[in-house]
Amino acid sequence: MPELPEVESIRRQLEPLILGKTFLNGHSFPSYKFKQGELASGCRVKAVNRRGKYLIIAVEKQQSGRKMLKELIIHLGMAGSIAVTKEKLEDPYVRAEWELNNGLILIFRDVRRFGRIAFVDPGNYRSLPTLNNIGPEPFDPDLTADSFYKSLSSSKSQLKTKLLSQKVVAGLGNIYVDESLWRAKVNPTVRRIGRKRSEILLLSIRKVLSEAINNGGTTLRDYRTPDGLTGENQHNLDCYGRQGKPCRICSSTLKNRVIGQRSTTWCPQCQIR
DNA sequence: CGGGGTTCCTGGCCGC
DNA sequence: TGCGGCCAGGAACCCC
Repeated sequence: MPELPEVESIRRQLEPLILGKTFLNGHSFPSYKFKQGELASGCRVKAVNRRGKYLIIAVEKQQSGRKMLKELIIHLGMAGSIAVTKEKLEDPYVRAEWELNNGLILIFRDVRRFGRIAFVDPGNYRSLPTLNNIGPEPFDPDLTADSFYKSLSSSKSQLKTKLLSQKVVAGLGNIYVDESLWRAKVNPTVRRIGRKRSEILLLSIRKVLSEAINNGGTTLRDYRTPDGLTGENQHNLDCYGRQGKPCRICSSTLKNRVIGQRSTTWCPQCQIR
């Protein structure tokens, strides 16, 4: 479900709600995927950060008389959502909840259980291999046309797969990869592209993501911000989910097929191989 | 080690 | 109405 724009929208709403607050206690659904959430009990929130699609809550814990810095990491998987409520929910899909010292409750809900919660020493991401090997943030100024081109060139898989891997650039998922490739007029099955085309692709990725963030994320079904509202970027999609419909540039019928185990939509004319 | 396939989950929707 | 089959914003894991 949530890709970078959705997680960033959640982060922005969550920050003022929990910054400086203390988790009095935490409960988790009995699964190794969520169990570590309980370890955040007694922690005070120092910052609400994001890396790629991972929400990283920096906390401080009193342990044997000393202050320890820790990170509570939440990954929303395909269908995860976060809410801050006044009362506990009678909801079978709540996978973790933390009572705050202002009486409110932070809730992590995830119907499909594809999400994950980890409680780690700062920067120790060994239990989350994708985060541990994650590529640059898309808006990091150190990510340049040159470094992006080099990074793309270092792998032989199809472009679609490379962009989904999180290693070339962090935060793209199935929606925004299709949108970015469409805007850059790059075919998803191509294995290498030139310097100039990769520069256009990087610009397209940045444009697609910043628009989506400005629109509060894309709601297809589950995605909600902590206040329960949907995003609006679903009205801004040009390619994802539009198979069978006319391309907004050339009017060709958009195609769809599975590439790298993921449903992929593209324009056979604009994105010709 | 890189790349590709499989698996984890549940619910919604479509067609019969 | 009931049910099987298929699909879904992701990534960990396993096996070449």
